[in-house]
Amino acid sequence: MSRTLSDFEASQSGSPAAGRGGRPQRTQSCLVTKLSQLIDLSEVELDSLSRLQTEERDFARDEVLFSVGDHHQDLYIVQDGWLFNAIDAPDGRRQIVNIYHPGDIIGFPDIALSTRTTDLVAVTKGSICPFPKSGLGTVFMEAPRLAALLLSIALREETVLIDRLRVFSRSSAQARVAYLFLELHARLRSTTGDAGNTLYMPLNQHEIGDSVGLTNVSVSRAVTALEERGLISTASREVTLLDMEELQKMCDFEDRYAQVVTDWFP
Amino acid sequence: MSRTLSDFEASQSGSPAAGRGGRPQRTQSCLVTKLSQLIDLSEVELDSLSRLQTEERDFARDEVLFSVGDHHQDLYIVQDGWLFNAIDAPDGRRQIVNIYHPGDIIGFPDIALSTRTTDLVAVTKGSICPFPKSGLGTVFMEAPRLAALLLSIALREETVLIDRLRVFSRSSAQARVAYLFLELHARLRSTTGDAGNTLYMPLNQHEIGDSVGLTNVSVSRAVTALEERGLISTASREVTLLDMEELQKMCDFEDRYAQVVTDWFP
DNA sequence: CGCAGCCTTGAGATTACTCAATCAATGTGG
DNA sequence: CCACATTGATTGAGTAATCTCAAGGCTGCG
Repeated sequence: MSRTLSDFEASQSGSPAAGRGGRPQRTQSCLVTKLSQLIDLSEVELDSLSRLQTEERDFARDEVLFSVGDHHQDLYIVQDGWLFNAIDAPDGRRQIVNIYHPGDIIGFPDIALSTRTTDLVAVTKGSICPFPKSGLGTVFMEAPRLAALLLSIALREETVLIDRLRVFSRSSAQARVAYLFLELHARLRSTTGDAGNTLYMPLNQHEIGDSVGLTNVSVSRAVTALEERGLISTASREVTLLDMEELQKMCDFEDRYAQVVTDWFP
Repeated sequence: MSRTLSDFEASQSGSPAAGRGGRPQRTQSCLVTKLSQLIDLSEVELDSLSRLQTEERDFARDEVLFSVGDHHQDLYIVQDGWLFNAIDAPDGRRQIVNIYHPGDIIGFPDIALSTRTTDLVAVTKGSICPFPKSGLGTVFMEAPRLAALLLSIALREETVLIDRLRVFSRSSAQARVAYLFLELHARLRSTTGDAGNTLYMPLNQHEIGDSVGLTNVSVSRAVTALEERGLISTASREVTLLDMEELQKMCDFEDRYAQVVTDWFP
């Protein structure tokens, strides 16, 4: 049921073309799609990226793709599906660090360390594109503007973490939950371009609690309270944000996904 | 104009007081000092950095060096003194995001955005070296290995933030305070090389609370409890870590400052 | 000596947690 | 198509932790 990355990497190095359930090779790598949204890529840059292209990998719902302590060779770009990475605390609780959607880069912070610092778990089925860590060196040599873009992406992630640190260390349960919904909404909108206020929410309340540092019980009460205040409404696997202004106010939310500044790029 | 590695080494060994107390040679950029601790710099790289050198700036205790919303042109490298950056919450409380010591880079996450996301406040008097944001582009063009190092530093910062998110969203007051002391200890040790277990602590308990998401009252109680348990002892402006093992266990601390992996560097 | 900033301590209020039971939704097999 | 199992969500009651408000003590400095 749950396969680890080590299995995957072993099978990859053994017979690269024999990935099970492998989809047809895309003519365009996931990373190119991702980065093209942010800057226009030159021929040289496209060429540099295309050489890093690796076969994509499918994953099943609830699959654990890697675990804390695993040695790693790759970054991943999400092609399809939702995933999150998490750390288990000694007391049995769990902190969900980041929730990933199509277009997101997974495992960036780990490349400065020798082993994984989080588990990667699939929320839905989907697929990811591996991107060899060693290929980063090539990008830095051949495509400095791409390298700068990667730094920008890492720095934006950091800003988001700072925002979250502020919210989660001080705010009420309702504000934390509101923040999570707003952040997911902003991220999904930035990648899908969808402007609606309803978002798909495959996480259950226990997982929401793991994300924002609450128990499932407290999440339930917070969601109910937000509904009663008329700020959100929930369906089976969906959340609708009814009063964006009030929601943003109550958790001091700022959208960091709207822009990436490139003025200092080479 | 161009500085050689031997010049560099000579100036290093020639000014033994170049650590915390004294002021290093002005001819030596702060950033070179910082980065040299992590990798050996080539002549080209030193040359690329030396052109970015700007005059350093002194600051006074409690001075606010920049504020949320300011437009920015520079990163800063701390030359001397302690600072922190913080965000004021609408309810009047404050979140201290990061505490900076000599050798640290300030303002990195902001360069992906157009304005500052935090205030920068001096804890003690000291000085910083501005490093023009536009110079980053040059580094990415001319010195890809330096660029990769900068990315690594940003990614390490991100890992530290993830650790903190985990601790501050779930742990008890005692664990939060213990974590702060351990992190400061690890950082100071990594830059000064000091192996002692006593650390200088210019922050008052209100500021400690702003760092870890507690009130000054709770900080006082947590510190007292840690002392009664024999885990730490405090003097006027100093904290001594008496039982590192137990402290690390209670807050699940990991030292991220011990290593930077460079195996993928160009 | 007296002031100001900081730390400590107490008591009650608030908030989220734990434990436990129940309800609702979803999926499965007969 | 329905009975049943499973998972997830809700609700209640009591507990534990931190917060707020407030008073008092300590320390360094003019």
